[in-house]
Amino acid sequence: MDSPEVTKTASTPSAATETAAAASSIGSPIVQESPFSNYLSNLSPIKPVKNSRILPGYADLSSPPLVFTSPHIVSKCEASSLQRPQCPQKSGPETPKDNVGISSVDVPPGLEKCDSYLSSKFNVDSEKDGDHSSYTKEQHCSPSGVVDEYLSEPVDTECTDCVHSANPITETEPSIGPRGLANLQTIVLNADTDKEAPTFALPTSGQGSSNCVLSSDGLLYETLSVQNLHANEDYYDHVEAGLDDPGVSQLYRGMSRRCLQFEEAQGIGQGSVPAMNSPNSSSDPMGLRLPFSSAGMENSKILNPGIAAPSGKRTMINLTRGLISNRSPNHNSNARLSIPKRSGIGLHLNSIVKALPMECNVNESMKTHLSENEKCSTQLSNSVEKITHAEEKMLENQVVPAVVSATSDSLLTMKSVSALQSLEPNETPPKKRTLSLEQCENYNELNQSSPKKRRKKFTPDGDGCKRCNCKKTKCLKLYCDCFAAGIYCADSCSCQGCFNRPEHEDKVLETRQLIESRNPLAFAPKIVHQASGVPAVIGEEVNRTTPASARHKRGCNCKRSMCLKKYCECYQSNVGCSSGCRCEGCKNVFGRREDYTIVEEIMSSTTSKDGPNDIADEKLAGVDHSNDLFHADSSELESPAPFTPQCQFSEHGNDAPKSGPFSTRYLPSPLSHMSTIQSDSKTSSPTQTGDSLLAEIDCRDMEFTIAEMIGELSPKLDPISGICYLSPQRTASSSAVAASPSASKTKDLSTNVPRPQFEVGSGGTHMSSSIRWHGLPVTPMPSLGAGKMIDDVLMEEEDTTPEILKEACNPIQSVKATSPNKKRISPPHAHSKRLELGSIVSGGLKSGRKFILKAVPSFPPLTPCLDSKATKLPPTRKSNSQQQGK
DNA sequence: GAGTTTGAAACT
DNA sequence: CAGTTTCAAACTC
Repeated sequence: MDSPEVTKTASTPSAATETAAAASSIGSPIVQESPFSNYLSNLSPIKPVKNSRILPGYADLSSPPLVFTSPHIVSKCEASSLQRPQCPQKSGPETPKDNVGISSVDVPPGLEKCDSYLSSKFNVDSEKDGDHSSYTKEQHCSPSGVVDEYLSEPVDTECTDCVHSANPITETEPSIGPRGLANLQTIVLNADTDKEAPTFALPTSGQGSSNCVLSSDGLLYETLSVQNLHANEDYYDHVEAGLDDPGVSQLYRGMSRRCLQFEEAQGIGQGSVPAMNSPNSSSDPMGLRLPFSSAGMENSKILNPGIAAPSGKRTMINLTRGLISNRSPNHNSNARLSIPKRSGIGLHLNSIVKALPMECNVNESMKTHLSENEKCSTQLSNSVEKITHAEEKMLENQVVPAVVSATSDSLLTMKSVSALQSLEPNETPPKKRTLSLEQCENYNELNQSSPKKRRKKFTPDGDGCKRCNCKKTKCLKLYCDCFAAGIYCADSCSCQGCFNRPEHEDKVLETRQLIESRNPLAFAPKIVHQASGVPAVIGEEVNRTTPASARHKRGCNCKRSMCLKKYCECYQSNVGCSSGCRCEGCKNVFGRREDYTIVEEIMSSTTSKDGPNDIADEKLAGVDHSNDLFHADSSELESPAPFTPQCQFSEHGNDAPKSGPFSTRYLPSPLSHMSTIQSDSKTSSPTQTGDSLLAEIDCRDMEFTIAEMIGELSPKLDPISGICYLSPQRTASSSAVAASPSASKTKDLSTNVPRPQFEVGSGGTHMSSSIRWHGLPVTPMPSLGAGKMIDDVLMEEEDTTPEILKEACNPIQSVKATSPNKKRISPPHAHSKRLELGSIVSGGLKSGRKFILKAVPSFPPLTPCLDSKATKLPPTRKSNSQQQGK
């Protein structure tokens, strides 16, 4: 906890060792254990972990549903984010050599859910550049399946053992593609597999050791050996360089801020990191400002005692020091600083990126390696490039639905780097360490709050740095962007009576804990990256900047801004709205809610038999069919109704209330149905972010599933099949709606955006329509429909993403786990059970995925989902009523 | 720069 | 859990 001490540790080699020891506690095998070191480790905020294992804390963290419920798989997709021009990419100089091998890990289907699987290795030869960069992809499915866990899981860097071995780019699991699951990419830098060369393995995968741990916070903790540090440093350097580049978006800077205080360290930024930064920080390129670990201080403590500890400043400072120390010759080669990348809430994303660098193991080699760092950096960049290319291919070929949780973000950062390169090779081919757009975005958010150094929100301010202007909250509430971001307010802030300063660290921490106690996710990064190989949601086309994958965890609740103004958190973050949003009349340029998009389709296609609601109309109007999803399938879209049939079940009875309208096979206005669906999706999505994430992750899958479901199912309304199929959906939708406790859901339902429901009976659903759905990349829909579908019916891909998916998918669980958002986790992949529709599986599915509806006993008993639905139904009514009331 | 609007956060 | 209030940012003028 004691940050100051941490600094000590960092500074001294011994400290490094100590830190390593601490890390060992985490799970680093290598860590030296000496009482002293242990002591130090305890003191030092920074825990040296060679191999960060999943911290127990993590498990805990993960466990909490609210925390990252849905692990988003880090998707390469983010690579899509690459788009973000903003993110400065480091280019060239760094690119070069690739001693470091980066491996992208494919996330196994399960992983997708879990998402956090990133295994990456960083093996860098301090002495020599890692000549060998092995580039391997591993897919880990976190067996645990719980995304949260994944998230929470710290990454062990050391585990070279882990999957990645020398094999240069290898994908352990090609499977990703088929499922469309996002592949988690992990960059492995293997210069040479040093003994200590850390590797990231996702523990969750069950494969075993993972070096990287994802914290519930979504932070990726990595333990790096000194060598790694070098690599990281290089990485950061590159990043910084990128920042320096005019081209680099402020966002990027912002990211850097939080993650690293490059400015100070390198002076890239302004370097002034007022309160937060310790004097030392200036020198530290790595200096992080992590006043808080978002998710958990706890986690951080666990994972990174040092970081977590005390005050953000200290931690920041400590980290920086640690880095410095690393560089300093003094560092013991052995000693490692494992700086867990804390994902403080705000930091998450940043943390990822930073984490890598942060996690430097301080080795003497580090010293020597400092020079090497450059090499490493170049190597890394090279490796990254490689990776990115590979990933690009992967992505292109495969849709990676995986959603990246906040933690994933970190992972993403890793990936993103590669992805970015891969994705935007053209744009910034050289920059290897470029961050993905998503990352950037995330950073932005995070940065926004980041106080001094770079809060870089992308604000109109030239800097993009934002500063708070709190007057009454003393900057101790989430109203304060700085506080919310887990950073101290900067001098530049205009806040009054600010307590969010290092001097009030205690108070800040206390407050923070209180808030977290109420809402564990309060400080979690708001934006989750979904793996998006796929163009995410409808809006994505529009999304220029944001990777489709990125989504706001909680979603927005905009009523009047149409999600076209910064009032909208989604929009502000440059991310599209998702099923988790309860916005009305969403026109988010970065991606409208699935529901809306769906609605649009419906509207367009059907031309609204029933006059869509005004809102709906507006939405429709707003939505251009050209947009994304529909575009793709424009022809299909036109087709009358993409309606999915709803099954009318006994469950309906449950649903009935809601469904009242729903009950009708076709809702008078499809839109209304749609709305319901959306709501469902939203509602259904377990509030837990993780879940939601999962749901999102699977969006495509969902699409497919839905399409399949619809197409196949609808036609097959057979009592049996039909029931099964439908029941789940309907129930899901209806139930979901009803179930969705969140008022927001109700809002959604009631209102403005009516969403079409799928009714089986209506028969309206045409195979084609279903197909369309398939085609539709729309995340929302898929999520909705899919989510519902999934929930209700267990749809599994043939591939199986087993447990994780199941878990995630577990409708009940997901549903039960009510995350604040109540997002439903769509187990798109959930494979576990399929009711085979027999032929149902539509070969036509884009993905080629086959979902078998495992017996969804259509009825209540079946899947928890169904049950949940039934149970939930009542609520939906309420919600509806409420909405109506509104 | 002041005032209004907006939606999240906090409170009840 | 839902509704209301408070808050600060975003926006408008």
